[in-house]
Amino acid sequence: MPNTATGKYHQHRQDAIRSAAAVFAEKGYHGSSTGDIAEHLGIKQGSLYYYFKSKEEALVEVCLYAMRDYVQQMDTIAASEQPFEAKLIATITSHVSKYREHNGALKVYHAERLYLPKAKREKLYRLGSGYRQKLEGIFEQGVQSGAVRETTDCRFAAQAVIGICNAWGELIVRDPEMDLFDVIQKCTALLSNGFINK
Amino acid sequence: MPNTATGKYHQHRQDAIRSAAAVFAEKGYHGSSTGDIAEHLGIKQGSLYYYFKSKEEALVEVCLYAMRDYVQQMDTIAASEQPFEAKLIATITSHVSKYREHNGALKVYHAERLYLPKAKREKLYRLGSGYRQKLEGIFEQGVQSGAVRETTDCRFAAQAVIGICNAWGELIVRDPEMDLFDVIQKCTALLSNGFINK
DNA sequence: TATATTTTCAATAGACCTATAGAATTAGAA
DNA sequence: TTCTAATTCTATAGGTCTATTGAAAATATA
Repeated sequence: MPNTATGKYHQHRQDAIRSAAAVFAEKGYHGSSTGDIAEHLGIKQGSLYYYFKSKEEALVEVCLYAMRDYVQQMDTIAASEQPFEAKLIATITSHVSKYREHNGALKVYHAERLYLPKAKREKLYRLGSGYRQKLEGIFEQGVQSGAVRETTDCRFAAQAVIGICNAWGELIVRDPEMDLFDVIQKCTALLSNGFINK
Repeated sequence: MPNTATGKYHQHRQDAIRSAAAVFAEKGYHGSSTGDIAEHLGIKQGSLYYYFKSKEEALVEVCLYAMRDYVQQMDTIAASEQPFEAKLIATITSHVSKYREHNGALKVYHAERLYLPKAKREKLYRLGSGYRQKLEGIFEQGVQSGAVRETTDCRFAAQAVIGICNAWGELIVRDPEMDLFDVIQKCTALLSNGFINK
């Protein structure tokens, strides 16, 4: 039986989650075996069940691991007193950067969460949905302050920002050469002004 | 032995590809069994091997099925004589609409192609890369004609358009209520002018 | 050092999955 | 109808995978 009181078990379990994230990110959830995860962690397949009661639990933990930081950072940005454009840059920076962190957990969240049973998906859904709503709120404030075009559909806008960040996040994970800040700057320019000359 | 001369075998094989597309789109490649595909098609698991020599071949065929139309439509758009903005709208319309067609094959292409062995992936890579290059060419022309901002990184721009269309394509597949033309119009507005008021 | 607790291991059952082979069925031509 | 080729089926070998169990090793505690 694990000793959940000491921080040591928790620490090792965290390592296991990071290994699961890395393996799932590379091979996908169904494409990874518990043996792959154990190997990445340096233990034997059966020993993994000391930390997770099932492979599915590992996926849940990876998704939560990805979302906690991500959502918390959005809370901070949304609550801050900056003008709209600063908040937009902060959001894009935080989101795109996260793809290089957390062993690809955010990629796993986006690609694999759909395969979880409905009940387990719902907690995650609330997290993601909270994120989008906060971002939506930033756009609404932007409309009120006059920074954002009045005709903007804020729900669409929030989803578009998330979509673009995810798309570039994928590319950034795949190509480690890619310059993060160049991407962030160009995404911001696009979302602010579009491509058309005026 | 199949009769590849008559169109009938080819027709039935096409049905099998469409079934594979639908099943892969729903459960993912590794999450689907050949039994699932066969069931969707209304035959028995073993019979599927009359049409594919392996499950992997089915995935390749689904990806090719997704890409052929998609690429061909881009060829047509790129070769046409329309001004930049019309080409942009046409591209977005074609791309987003495709997510509702072909039984989700385009979604499968994006999500699962990475799991193919390198050799098989390369043919697909050339198709996708050709698409992006054509779109890049449209932006380059746009810069020359003055329609697009001079400072635009056309490679980034092309990838951004593809990324946004894929992100919205996902949402459109998931929510059948969503109004296709509303999405297309808003994506076009975003890519053209961004969100910032001027 | 001796004892208790935590962590890892080896071995395996039981389920499921891919691909094959040969038999049965169906459709089409003669 | 009868024969032939095309299509689908049943059955299964052979493999991989998840999850469990009880023993062994490692670590902490006294």
